[in-house]
Amino acid sequence: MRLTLQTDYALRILMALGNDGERVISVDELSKQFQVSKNHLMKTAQALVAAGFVATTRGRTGGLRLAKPVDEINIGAVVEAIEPDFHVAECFHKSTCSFLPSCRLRGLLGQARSSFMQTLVAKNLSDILAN
Amino acid sequence: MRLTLQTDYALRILMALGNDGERVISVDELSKQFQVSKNHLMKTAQALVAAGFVATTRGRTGGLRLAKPVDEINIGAVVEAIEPDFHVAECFHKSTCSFLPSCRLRGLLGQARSSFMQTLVAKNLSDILAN
DNA sequence: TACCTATATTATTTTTAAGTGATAAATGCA
DNA sequence: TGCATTTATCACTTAAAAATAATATAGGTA
Repeated sequence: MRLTLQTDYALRILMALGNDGERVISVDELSKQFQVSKNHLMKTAQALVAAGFVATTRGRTGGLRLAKPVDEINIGAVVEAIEPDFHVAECFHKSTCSFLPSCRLRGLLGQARSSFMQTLVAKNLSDILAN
Repeated sequence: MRLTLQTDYALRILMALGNDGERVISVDELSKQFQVSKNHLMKTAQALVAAGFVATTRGRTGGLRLAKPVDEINIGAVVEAIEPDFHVAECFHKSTCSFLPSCRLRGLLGQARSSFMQTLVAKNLSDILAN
């Protein structure tokens, strides 16, 4: 059971931005903090932009900043937006299991996933920051 | 957030075995049911053997059977045994986060993972079978 | 014993995610 | 205007997981 590194980086970007007030931070600066290649981290930043969590400005004094207040960025929503998919088993996408129609695995895994997400949905970015 | 396909197959093998009483079923037969290569499913079978959930006999009349009663095979234990690792974020293994020492992401993810597992630990193989 | 069927093991290919490199486009500033 | 800095895209390489192929080993049966 794992989240992709993309999601890991996404949460760290948001934390760095949220932790530093209104300051604009460049991807380059973040990549040095996280010790990850700038281009690679850019991908994650783009995903956060596409999902509406981060706003950017180009050019010399440009960089990244949060697009919303820290108490309006929900951790569950971030994970759900960045994670490529949430399948926990092959049969999870299918409405009925082909080899054991009455099996209750699908329901159980759905329930487990739901428990996982509920824990994250209960917290906003503000809840996991330092101050 | 996903489980590996290995874990998916493992659960399906156990369900097939548990659903069919004491009957010995060959990997070949299961691979046809699941439409997966025999050799590939064999890997999963081996993992289940190593974890003590499945017993095997070789030779002409050989195959797989459950090593325990269906109500003693815990779903959470199976997932924990088969899944290669449970890291949900890079910082998850480290005791302290290097770039934000006071961040509470690690605790939150641990809590979410725990919720996920608790749902699975609450069920045995017998609970998700048909009859 | 000879042979068929099954598990067990190792090697190889394929697919996907992770990471890197190069280039274009925008923006502020001397 | 020209340059440095930054986001935005695209193409490519590397690493890891999934899947397949091939071979060895064990055991039952005629």
